[in-house]
Amino acid sequence: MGVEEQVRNLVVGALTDLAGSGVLPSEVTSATFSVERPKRPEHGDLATNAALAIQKAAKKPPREIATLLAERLGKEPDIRAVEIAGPGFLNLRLAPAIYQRVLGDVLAAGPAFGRGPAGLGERVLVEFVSANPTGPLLISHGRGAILGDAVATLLESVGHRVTREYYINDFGNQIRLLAASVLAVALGREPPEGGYGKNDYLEDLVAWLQKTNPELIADDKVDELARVCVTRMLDGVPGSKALPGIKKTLASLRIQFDGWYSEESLHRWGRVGAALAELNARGYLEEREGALFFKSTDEGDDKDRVVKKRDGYYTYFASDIAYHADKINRGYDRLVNVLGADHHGYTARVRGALAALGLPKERFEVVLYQLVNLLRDGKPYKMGKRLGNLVTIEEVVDEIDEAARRKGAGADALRYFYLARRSDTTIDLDIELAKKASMDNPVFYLQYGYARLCSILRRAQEKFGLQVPRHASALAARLEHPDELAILGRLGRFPAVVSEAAALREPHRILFYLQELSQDFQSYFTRLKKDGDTILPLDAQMAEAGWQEKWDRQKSEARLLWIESIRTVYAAGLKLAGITALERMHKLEGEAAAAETEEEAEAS
RNA sequence: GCGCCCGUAGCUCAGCUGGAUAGAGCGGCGGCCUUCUAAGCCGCGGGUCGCAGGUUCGAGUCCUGCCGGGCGUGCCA
Repeated sequence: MGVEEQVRNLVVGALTDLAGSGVLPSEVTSATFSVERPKRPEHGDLATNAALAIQKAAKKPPREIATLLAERLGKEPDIRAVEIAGPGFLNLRLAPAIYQRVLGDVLAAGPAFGRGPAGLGERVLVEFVSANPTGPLLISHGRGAILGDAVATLLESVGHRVTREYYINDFGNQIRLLAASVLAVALGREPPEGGYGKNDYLEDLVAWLQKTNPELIADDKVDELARVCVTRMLDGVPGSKALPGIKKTLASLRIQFDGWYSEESLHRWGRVGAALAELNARGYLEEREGALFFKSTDEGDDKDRVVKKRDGYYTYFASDIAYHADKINRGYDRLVNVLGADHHGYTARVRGALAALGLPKERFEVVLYQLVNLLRDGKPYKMGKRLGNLVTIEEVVDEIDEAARRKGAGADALRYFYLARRSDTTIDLDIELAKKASMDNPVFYLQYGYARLCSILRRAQEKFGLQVPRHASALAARLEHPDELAILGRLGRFPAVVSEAAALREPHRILFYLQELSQDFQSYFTRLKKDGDTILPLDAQMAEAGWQEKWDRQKSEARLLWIESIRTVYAAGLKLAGITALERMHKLEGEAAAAETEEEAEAS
């Protein structure tokens, strides 16, 4: 239990007592109030506004309530001092025991610290990326990919059963255009109207097709060709740098999907027709000017939407209706779609469609992220698949890997970059900076902090044979340094941070938490050295005679336990972000850096 | 025009669902390595929280109206 939570319970207890003895009316026990760390240390370890928050229910002036509460709370052994401040804040100074208790919680839970009970939550389908399979994934797709994956991970960590799904738009205009463009390249024709001009990946694709399926090109079989092209977009063309394949690119970012759902299959199995028939039966369809409209305005949308065009083709939205109905029918309690801001109009439409079909629309939810503006040397950099200038994820990741001399560094940097911001702020991404900035990317700060913790534990093991026990211990009482207690306080807050981040679908909270944790520890570590204190005896001290008598072994052991608890939470946070927990990092000559070994923060 | 998102330090961004004197990183200036990792630590400088009202004990946070930027408002996906 976190320190705030423990204190909250004490305050609730005090209120219950006061209500029980008739000093305050019983309504005060149901009031909500805050328990938080004051910004200024003079205001104590924690402060609560309870007296202010319950003033209406208590029918007494806040200072008077505060006095009553202060008197009771002052008797608690976990509270050293209570002070009434300002209009009626209670400033509390806490006993070390309340912090030390967190240590046992962390060590007992291990990697599961902060996680909810597995499998008890909702069945959630997180759909993300779903980029058209008409080219390689671009750096701008990375935000949705990484955000979606992190949101899914967060939901899992609080106990939901999550499925990650990619919806493949393998039907309709874009795909036909792709096939027509491929043919144009293969046969040396002009690209089709609105199609894709000759480029690296189309050439690689054509070369592959000419080797493996020459008949598709020779016979002008557009539909069959389109299907083969989609497969190649997903799986890649062997040996092609320009077309590594969407699945492989996602894997390089450590993203695995559980399902790949084909739009084309919705049509093939008649689900689109069935969904529209159902809408029609319910009176939601109307023909106007030769096109078929879904009257989404009846369900709160801004305007009606076309589902079947005048040319007889279904719109993508028609498939989407069938797709989301299918998600509900597959038994999901919640449908989370991670979408770029350019799709924000989509929410009302899909909800309207679900409602019209008599399905529970409140299960549908959108996590919106703002778009990524690409810059090059500070200037806007036009992007889009139709232009020749594509910046692929592959390219950026490879370049950072190389600069950092570690496979995975690029994924770490990119994941950090995208996750360390709220999803609703627009990001400016300078391509040159993104590639070069790998060295001062803040992700290395996080990884370095973790490596330092590991390094201390390693030294304890190697030089002193000290193995850190993974359970609570009476040694916790030996932790007295204010920084040590403060960090325990922060560790205790981790579960709340995780559940909040999950509830709000805001992974950036995890990264900021880690940043602060890292800062706390590294600051402590340097200060300790400056004060001449150590966690373990240093080599120089061990060279002196009688060092063993002077060594407070218990204190070292207590601090190792403490470091292990920090490492545990740290690893859990990195794991949530999908960032590699490096056990060692060494600065190399010059600017380059590399890791010698690495370890995935393992959750088992 | 209408709808959604954003506006906080020179730059990039946090601000824990309304709390006390608004924070971090980068950049600038100045310090700290013969010892547990200097990819680090400490200090200094830097702000009318876009503007104006409102709600209340209390507003960066909630409400309204403006201003500025992004996106949407296609029988494109």
